[in-house]
Amino acid sequence: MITMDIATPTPRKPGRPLSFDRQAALQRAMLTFWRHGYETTSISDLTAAMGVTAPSIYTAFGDKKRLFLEAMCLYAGSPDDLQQSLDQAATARDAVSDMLTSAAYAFTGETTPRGCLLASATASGSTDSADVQKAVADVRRDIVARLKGRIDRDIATKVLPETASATTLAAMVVAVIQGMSVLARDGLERESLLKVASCALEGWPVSQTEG
Amino acid sequence: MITMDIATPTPRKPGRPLSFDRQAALQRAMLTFWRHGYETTSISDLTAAMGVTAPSIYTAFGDKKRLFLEAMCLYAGSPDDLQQSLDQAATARDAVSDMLTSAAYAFTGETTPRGCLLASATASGSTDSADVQKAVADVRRDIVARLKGRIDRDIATKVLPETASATTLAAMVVAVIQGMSVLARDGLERESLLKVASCALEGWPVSQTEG
DNA sequence: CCTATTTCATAACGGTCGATACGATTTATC
DNA sequence: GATAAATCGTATCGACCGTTATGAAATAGG
Repeated sequence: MITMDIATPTPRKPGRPLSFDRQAALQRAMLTFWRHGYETTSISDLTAAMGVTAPSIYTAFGDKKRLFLEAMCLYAGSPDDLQQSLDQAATARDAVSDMLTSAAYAFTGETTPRGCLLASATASGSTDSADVQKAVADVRRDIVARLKGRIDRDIATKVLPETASATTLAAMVVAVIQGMSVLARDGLERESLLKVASCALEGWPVSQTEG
Repeated sequence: MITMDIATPTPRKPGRPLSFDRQAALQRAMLTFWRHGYETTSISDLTAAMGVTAPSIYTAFGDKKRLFLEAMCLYAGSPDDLQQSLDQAATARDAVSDMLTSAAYAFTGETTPRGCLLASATASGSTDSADVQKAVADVRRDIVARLKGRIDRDIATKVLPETASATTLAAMVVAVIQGMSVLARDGLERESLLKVASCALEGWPVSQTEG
């Protein structure tokens, strides 16, 4: 994860200041990677989308790899926010339902590319981008792990039956979300995607005391 | 679809014959696209994997795009075979269970790349590969459509309740399969993937007369 | 104002991309 | 053997890749 020191309110470095909005440029880069993927987005694509020349990109973000990683963090959001969202949900099922619904909306936004950046940007790539693929996989694994933790909590509190497998359920939820990304890219409309999401929840286990 | 005229038993063209096994080379190309994707596989990668020089690839397969499409057809298999498999299954649920299990095995083969070629090879790409992405999406849509047809049959014969949505169920199955590809690429082992598959089947609807 | 520091725009680097021109070589047909 | 047709290996095409050298321009601290 890339973390920012928010404590210091812009120390203002010496020298010529940036002539562009770094965050806005990062946002444009994120959208470009989202639409066209990591390796299949060229620096030329990025300069066009960001409105920034190549040397400026390199001074402001490092190289293409670091720019992507930063864009990915912007896309994925803070893991703490996910954790908080999981913790605040009444049940793991509610949290999962929210995640699936949010994904259906996010993957079919009219002002954003289709699908999920994490699912598509590094779904394939050459050998020398293996580290980037691993970084994306790590984000996914983190999501699975936190989801598993939330499900475990419901099992411990008897909200879910002891027979439920938190590991399997967490993996299945992420699989459905990443699969929804594929369908969204194929052109499936939002309503259909929402139905897929709720359909996937049909198999969610229920405690004996509830059913 | 690319179809072959099997009726003619090798008409033997005039001129110098191919010095390599075209089918074996295509197989190697398929594995390379499977592992590294369409745009992120270079002609140089293909010549190395296929053991064939670039000009020979172009004379034998056309260009990179047509080579990929042919490799994709080799990977996907004949739609008729899928249809036959669907028709021969006792129930749509059985057919889906077979598909999910087969996917779990295929995505974690020890002698093949991880995941699904259809899911990863064109998950993202530049604008000028939009037609290739569409070709892959068409294969997926064909699978969804045939799956829907099989589910509709079970609804018509009361094997599945009338309340079931064949369209949604078919889309969910494909979503799970494509999502399993992502998890397989992330390194999830076969056993876990099989559990995800059976977990996804938990929500499969049952007719009143059966339940 | 002067110096240090940083970013700016322009231009270009070596490398690789997908794709071919070319002439030699191998086959089928005559 | 002669001719036509197809593939062979070699060498290379122009375009684009990610990246950077260069010097002018803009800011901060003294």
